[in-house]
Amino acid sequence: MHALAHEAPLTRSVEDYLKVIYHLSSQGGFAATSDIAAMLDLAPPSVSGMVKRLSEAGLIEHVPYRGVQLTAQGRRAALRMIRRHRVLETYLTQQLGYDWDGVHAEAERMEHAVSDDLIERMAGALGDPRYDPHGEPIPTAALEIEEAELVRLSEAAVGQALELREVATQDPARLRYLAEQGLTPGAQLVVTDRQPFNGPTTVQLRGSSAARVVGQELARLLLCRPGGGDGDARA
Amino acid sequence: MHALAHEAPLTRSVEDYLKVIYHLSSQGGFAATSDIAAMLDLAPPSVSGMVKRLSEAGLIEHVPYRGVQLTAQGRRAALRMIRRHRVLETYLTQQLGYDWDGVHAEAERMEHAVSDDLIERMAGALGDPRYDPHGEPIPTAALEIEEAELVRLSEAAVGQALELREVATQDPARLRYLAEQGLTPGAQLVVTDRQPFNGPTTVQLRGSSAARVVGQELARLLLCRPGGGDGDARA
DNA sequence: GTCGGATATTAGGATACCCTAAGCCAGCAG
DNA sequence: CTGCTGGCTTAGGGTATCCTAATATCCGAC
Ligand SMILES: [Mn+2]
Ligand SMILES: [Mn+2]
Ligand SMILES: [Mn+2]
Ligand SMILES: [Mn+2]
Repeated sequence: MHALAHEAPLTRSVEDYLKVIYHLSSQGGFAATSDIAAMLDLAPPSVSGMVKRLSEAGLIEHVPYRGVQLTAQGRRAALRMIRRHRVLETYLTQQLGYDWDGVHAEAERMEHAVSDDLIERMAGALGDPRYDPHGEPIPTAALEIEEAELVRLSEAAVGQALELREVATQDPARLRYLAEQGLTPGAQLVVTDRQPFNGPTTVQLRGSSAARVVGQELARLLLCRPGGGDGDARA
Repeated sequence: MHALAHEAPLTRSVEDYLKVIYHLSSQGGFAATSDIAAMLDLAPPSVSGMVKRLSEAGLIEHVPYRGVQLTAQGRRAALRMIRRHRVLETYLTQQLGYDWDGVHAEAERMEHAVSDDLIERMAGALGDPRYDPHGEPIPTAALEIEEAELVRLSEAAVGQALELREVATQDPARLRYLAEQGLTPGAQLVVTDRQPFNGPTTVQLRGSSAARVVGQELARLLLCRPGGGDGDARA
């Protein structure tokens, strides 16, 4: 396969860039310089500079003034980091009592410092979990990742029954609020109302008598699987 | 106490320098540039440069051409890193099945990437251990460290009964060999012979009929407490 | 089809580390 | 008390990453 192998290990910066590019280009398109910069909280010229290094390293493909995409090699590196991040989040939550709103920051640093061996030991101790605490799928050790067809709660039809699968934010304040509302992965919902002009969505939560009114900003973060009739337990 | 506080977080390099300086100057003296360089596998001029930065940051005191010592602030930072390192080694060994010969490298990287919160959670999960897998004392959360009076096996008198307390190396090959020989912290020994001219020390291990012949290089690494009559279990 | 603004890149500079080569100094040998 | 020499520091560079300011490009509005 690989000819000379033994590329230098990636730096922390590079690893974070690759993860961000993965997320920004996962819908098939290009990741724009300014979007990468915003996600990493950097100035756009810093990104231009790194883009040059990453494409020289064969990790991304750069189309000037359009954006970047991962090469196969870059995608592998990104998925490896995503596995690390999500295994760490799951381990810290299940074994060390972290809350789902505080675990991201810890994993964001640790993901660059641990060995593959440690990640596999953690995954093993957890029984090879398939989802992290936010419901995001954990790539396998072979770097395959589940691609689920999920709908945003903000776009689900009124009357629709749903199972909440993923909460797509890492902001601690939002996560804390959602947990208080019982809106965590696995929750069974029925959409009972939606107000116009980007208004709130109202849902009925199974196992709770009270309704929940969710503004569009949060409803966009709640990724659901249609037809959540019976609670199927997720790993 | 501190006036403006909020010093920038220390870098990984700085943290490793401080740990090394702590170890080199723990016997009260100065840590020499060339010794620091050797421990960190760096060229001496690199150390001179870092020494300048560290003393400007108030972490060390530098006497040109003599060496450096930690300030109170530097000592605190060093002990914090040592606590992190040793808690991590203990956690990885006890909770994730690491061997005592492989755990050092993992902890050496992780110690810079985890939060104080995580360290305290790990320590709590272990019941606040006092010693790491090599028998080294773990500083408390308040950064107090036990100073034990230990003798090297290479210097113990023939006939002396000893308890092995610390194995002062992190070399995996030496650690593996010593473990095979049953020479791990807690072992009860009696010195039965020493050959002259830096020759080997022979010990009888309680609970084992065979004697162990230990060359000086290894015997110097085995730090013992005299009078190991009854096995007192260490945390 | 041209213009202007948004977006991207290039230019130029800073910081943190590391290196090799060259120069300096303290203390011991005599 | 004088030099030698090993250890230390300074000089001069290199890489990686970030920044701000200036410039270039693209594209939709007109
Ligand atoms: Mn996360
Ligand atoms: Mn990260
Ligand atoms: Mn260690
Ligand atoms: Mn370290």
